[in-house]
Amino acid sequence: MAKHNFSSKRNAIYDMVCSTDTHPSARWVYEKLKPDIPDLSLGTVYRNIALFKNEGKIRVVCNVNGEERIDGDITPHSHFICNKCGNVYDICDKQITSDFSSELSGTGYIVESKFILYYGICPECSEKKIH
Amino acid sequence: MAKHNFSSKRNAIYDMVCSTDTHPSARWVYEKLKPDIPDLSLGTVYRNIALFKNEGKIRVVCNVNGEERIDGDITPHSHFICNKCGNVYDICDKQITSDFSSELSGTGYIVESKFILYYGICPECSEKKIH
DNA sequence: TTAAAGTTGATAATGATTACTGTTTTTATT
DNA sequence: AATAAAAACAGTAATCATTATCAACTTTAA
Repeated sequence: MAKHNFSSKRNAIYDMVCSTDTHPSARWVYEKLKPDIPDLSLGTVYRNIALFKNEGKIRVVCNVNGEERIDGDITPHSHFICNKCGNVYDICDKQITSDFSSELSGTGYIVESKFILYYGICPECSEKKIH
Repeated sequence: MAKHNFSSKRNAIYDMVCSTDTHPSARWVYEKLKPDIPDLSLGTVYRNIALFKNEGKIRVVCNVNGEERIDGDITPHSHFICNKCGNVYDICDKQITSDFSSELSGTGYIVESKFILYYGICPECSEKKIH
């Protein structure tokens, strides 16, 4: 892996990803940072997110309406995606442990990561009862 | 839901999706059918796949290299996605049952579907040992 | 300080998916 | 069968997320 220089924008992008529980898209991160960093470019956000992925510092959760959603929390946990509003929520799920590698042992598949996704209607949307 | 007329192309698309275990992309289905149906258009494949999704006749499995992969088998089962070749495999997994609705009961989340995805290296790719 | 290496903004390019439009096919009704 | 309304289609253009390019700017190590 290549060596990286210090970059204040890279730090700001990583901090933004880690300090939210919205499981943001690249564009969301860009729009949140833009007011404070007016010369930030969307390409820089994409470039650095790709970097974090390669380094294993963040993970991809899912794709909602064509947008990739990421998570700065790489500890084992599941996610709930609302079919109405598209919000992504953390689910503390005992089914996921770091020891998933044994689950497919003997099958020839080498498991590197495991994801559990629930899809449905989130509490907010079911209260609204918009049909 | 709107009423649909008979369409031989729609039938061919659905049959192709159901008769393969490759978890195909829209383009894959198009390229498989094109030799036999020379006047088939890619837009028609996308349009009908969207229809099948709305009807619940197929499901979306994941997104590999920017391409959505679908499955004509909607019975509960998990999937393994190879990080090298991008192939998607069926996993018969006892963790998934049709009764996942109770798992998040009392949390306010209404679960409509549940997916387990394993990512790693498939048997073929680990044999090849290409670095 | 300086030069090599890394980073960036702006912009163009790519590629999957969707929208549009005039034509063709299907269906329901004579 | 003839026909008119509805649905489906091919072909193409448009959209939109993401990636690539490149000249200018920063960081680093000496």
